[in-house]
Amino acid sequence: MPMVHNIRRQAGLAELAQQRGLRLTSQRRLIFSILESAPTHLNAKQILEEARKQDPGIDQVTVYRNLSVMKRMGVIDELDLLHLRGEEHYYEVRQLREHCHVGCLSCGQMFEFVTPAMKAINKALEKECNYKVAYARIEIGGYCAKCRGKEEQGKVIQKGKRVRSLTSATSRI
Amino acid sequence: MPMVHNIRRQAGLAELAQQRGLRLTSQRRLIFSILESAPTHLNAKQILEEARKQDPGIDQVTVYRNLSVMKRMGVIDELDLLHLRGEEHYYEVRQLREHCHVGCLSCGQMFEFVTPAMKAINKALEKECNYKVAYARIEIGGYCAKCRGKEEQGKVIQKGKRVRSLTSATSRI
DNA sequence: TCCTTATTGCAAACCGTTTGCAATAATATT
DNA sequence: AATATTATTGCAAACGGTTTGCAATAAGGA
Ligand SMILES: [Mn+2]
Ligand SMILES: [Mn+2]
Ligand SMILES: [Zn+2]
Ligand SMILES: [Zn+2]
Repeated sequence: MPMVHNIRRQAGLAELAQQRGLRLTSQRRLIFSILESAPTHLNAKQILEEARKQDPGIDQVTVYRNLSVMKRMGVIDELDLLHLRGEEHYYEVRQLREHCHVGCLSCGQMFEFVTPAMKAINKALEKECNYKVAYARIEIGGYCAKCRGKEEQGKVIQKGKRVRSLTSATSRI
Repeated sequence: MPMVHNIRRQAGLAELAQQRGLRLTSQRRLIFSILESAPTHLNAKQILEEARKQDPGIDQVTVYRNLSVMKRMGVIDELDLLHLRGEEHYYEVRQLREHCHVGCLSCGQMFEFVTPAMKAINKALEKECNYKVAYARIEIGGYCAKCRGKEEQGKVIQKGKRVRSLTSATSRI
């Protein structure tokens, strides 16, 4: 259940970091590589677990600190996923193609979705408010076709621009 | 700096709660009235402070528990405001007119914004994914005209559908 | 008015994240 | 290559927002 990550940015995180004068420690490289090859959005704990497979000595503060600098650099995005999975934050390498995150309030299934309407919001803001958008976080909760039950079962479910299913997690709301 | 609250829902929170069999305690009424007359998005602590002006004995758990049931009822929405203000959550009575929350990454100023493009996202999701949207949280970070500095000063800043300024808070990102 | 049970207040726990600090290691300088 | 500089790390402890356990209270139905 991979993310929409196929559309990759030119430079890797390591290069970007080095350009800004950050030191390339082994821990940093490791965290970068985990984020860049993540099949789904990861939270800090998951990143730590993954990192410890290769470097058992790595500490969670190192994860947090690196997430923090990368956030500040604008090369990764922090997601709440509507707090459907929990109170923690999730991270993904910033994508060239903007996408929203959609989750089913009933089964917890999450997926990414792309539509031109997203860009339209930014355009409207820039035109009507003279506001320069840097980043838009669009998180949507609703009910998937399956969960809406029997009366919908006959309908054809078009795939449309629905990108990929990501998870089915324990729902909370 | 009021919220877009002028567009009010038919029934008040108290009625809605009673309809669902919730007991109307004095504390609950108080919290409801605070939310309904809030001039801006409030976090739990602010709601508590406000409530204690009228009922000094009220406890924060009561605030949290009531926010929780109202969230579950879908009559209030929980906002992160991109965590520009802090890690806490902010709350507002659910509005009939969907709006996004936009914040300046430089000065922290937040405002609400309405555009038809928001509905377009929901429509696209429903059509292309057979997905029934219950709630969309759109939070946008960027740079306001003022903060973008001198080269923009000559330009006329249209008000557009920019609804209202809400706060200028200490920025974090 | 009594009964049932949802709701409250208090206290403590919880959990994700941050901070202080000394030890370590990446880069710049020689 | 050796050294100096200082960013980065790991450990431990703190932090802050939120949740939980439990006994006392009070709302709403009988
Ligand atoms: Mn994503
Ligand atoms: Mn959040
Ligand atoms: Zn579902
Ligand atoms: Zn600004």
